[in-house]
Formats: sequence, structure tokens, C-alpha cells
Amino acid sequence: MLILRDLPSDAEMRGLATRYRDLDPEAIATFLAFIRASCEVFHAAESHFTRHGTSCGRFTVLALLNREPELARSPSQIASSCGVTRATITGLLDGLEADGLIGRVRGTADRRTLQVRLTAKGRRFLDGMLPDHFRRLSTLMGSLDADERTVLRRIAGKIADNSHALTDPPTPRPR
Amino acid sequence: MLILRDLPSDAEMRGLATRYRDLDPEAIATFLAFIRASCEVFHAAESHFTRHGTSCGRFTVLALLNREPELARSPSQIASSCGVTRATITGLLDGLEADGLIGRVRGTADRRTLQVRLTAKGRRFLDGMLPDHFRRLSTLMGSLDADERTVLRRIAGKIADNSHALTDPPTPRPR
DNA sequence: AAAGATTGAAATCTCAATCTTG
DNA sequence: CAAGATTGAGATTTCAATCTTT
Repeated sequence: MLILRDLPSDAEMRGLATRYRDLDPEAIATFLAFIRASCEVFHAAESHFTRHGTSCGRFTVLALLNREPELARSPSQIASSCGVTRATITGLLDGLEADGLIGRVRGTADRRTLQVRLTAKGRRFLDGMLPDHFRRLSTLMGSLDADERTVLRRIAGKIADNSHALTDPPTPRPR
Repeated sequence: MLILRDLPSDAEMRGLATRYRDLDPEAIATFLAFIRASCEVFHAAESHFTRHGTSCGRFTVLALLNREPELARSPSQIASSCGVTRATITGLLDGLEADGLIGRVRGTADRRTLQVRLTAKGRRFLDGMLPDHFRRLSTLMGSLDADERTVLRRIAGKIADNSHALTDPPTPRPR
């Protein structure tokens, strides 16, 4: 994923604000700071997963199955929870099954569906990496005090709820 | 990119906290809220760029060249600013040049380097989409009041500066 | 040899089409 | 025909190797 390492300087931002009348420098700077932090975390997480011999996608599926390990999920449910297409899940499950971390069995009630579960090997794998994973997340969030964490959760919720602003039908230019 | 649409419920989080002793539920919940907002924004931004006939990577390169349009940059500088490899930039520039949005000319001082600039067509393209783009970002950030924006910028900076917590050499389990 | 740019192979994810079951 | 799962082609990005210039 592309990561914006260089944010525009204040001078560059001022120059852009004179060229584009609808540019709100405060809003853009806040957005870019947020995106930059996201990108840094994604990149770091990717390295972290690579060191544990897995990938972000594979880990997400395993972690989801590990929430309630006794509960099987269909590929469609997994795709919906993970926010990816069924095609992506098929590929991820192929790899995870080949490594023996998950198992797929045909559904008995509806024979179109599959039942996906962590195998014992899959649970051992997660139990081996999750303690380190959780410690790292605690360290990452450790720079925020209790207030900041509360505020961040509220702000993140607002941003997620407003992300449709980027995809809504275009609004006319205000005058 | 994988997007975590379903966050663990409080009950699932409590169950996990009993199984993994190093799990700090407060830190994990905050991290997940942050990641979920990031993913939602990335997905929405991708749709937004697709509607404008471009992609996140191509837009990032164009926007970088547009900060100071008179200033040419080498592919290496672009790669460094965008946080991707030179190979990725080569591919992006190939596409952008084929569409006539950027131009590459050999450096005169050092003939190993290339000088990349927006073309007139590239500037027209950005001038066509940036007003809408900036309005959307203002709307997205419009749900945050001035205090929240200030706090978000500070928090985002802390998170970006601490992302190495995910990649540092492993720390021993505290006791 | 060192640095800039490019190429080709591999990984990850999406879309459209297809196969199976209901 | 609907829905679940899979397949194959295309887009994006990375890594390792190569070519050119210093």
C-alpha cells in the first residue's frame, strides 16, 4: 500500500490553498495526519505478520475464527466480517488449509455452504503469536493516556461513520 | 485491502482476555477502532478515485508533483516521498506517461536520473478533480470540532511515531 | 563498485463468469 | 432462478536481478 511519508509543508499547504478555493487547510492537515498514521501502522503490521510467517489477511481470518473457536463460520460469513469478497476468502482459506491451520467441511443442513474451523494446529499457531501481538498493541497504544484513548475511540467512530462523504454523489460547489 | 467490519463484541473481548493474559482490552479496543476507521476511509477513497478514473497510487504521485508544479522530481525522490519502492514508481509513471499526465526527461547534470513533471494535461486533470476532492475531505472532517481535530493530529503523530512497537525486536513477557 | 531506473516473477485482492445446490 | 463457493483474468505492489551512468 502507498504510504504518504512526506506531508506537505505549511508553505506548500498555503500555496495550494491559494490555488484551490475549496481547500480547508485545517481539515486537510488533520486528514493527512490521520492517513499517515494509518499507513505507518499498516506497514509496520505487515512486517510484524511477515516475521510470524503469516500475512495480514491470513491473520485476520484466523483471529476471527479464534473469537469463539467452537463456532464454525461459512466462507460467506467470513468474507462479510472481514470486508472482502468471497473470492478473496477462497484464496486465503486455500492457503490456510494447505498449511493445516483451518479445516473446511461441507454443511449438513445446506450442502452449498462450508463450515470453517480452526484446527488444533491453527490454535497452537495463534497461541504462539497472540501474546506477542497483544503486548505490541499495548505498547503502541501505551503512548496515549486514558483520555486520549477515549477521545480516539469516539473520533475513529465518527470518521468511520462519515467515510461515505468520499463516495456520496457529488455535491455542488458552495458559493 | 482487508477491512475489519466486525469488531469483537464486549463479550468476545472478555472471553479473549481470560484466554490471553497479556491482552489489555482497553488498548485492543482502541487500536481496533482506529484500524477500522482507517480501513473504511481507504475503501471509500478507492471508490472515490475510481470514479475520477484514477487510483490511489496514481493520485498520490500526481498530488505530490502538484505541490510545486514547476519543480521536477526524480523517480527515486517520488518513491521516497510516497513510501513505495522505485519499482512501483516505474510502473505508476509508465501508466501516467501513457495517459499524457506526466512527462519524463533525462537529467542533464546526472544522466542516470530522470526529471518527472506534470504535463498541462496532468494539471488540468488535477484541477478538475481536486475541488471535489477537497470538499469531500472537508465534509469528512466536518464531524470533528476544532478541539477534536487538534487532539486527532496530536494522537495521530504519537501513533505514527510509535508504530515501530510492532516491528521492534520482541520484548520478553512481563511477569 | 555505487546509485538510478527498469524488468520479470510472485503475492494479494477484485471483478466477472461458472459450477453446485436449494 | 437464488445463493454459496470457486476459477481465471486483471490491477497493484514488492523483491531480486539487470542495465546504464557515475
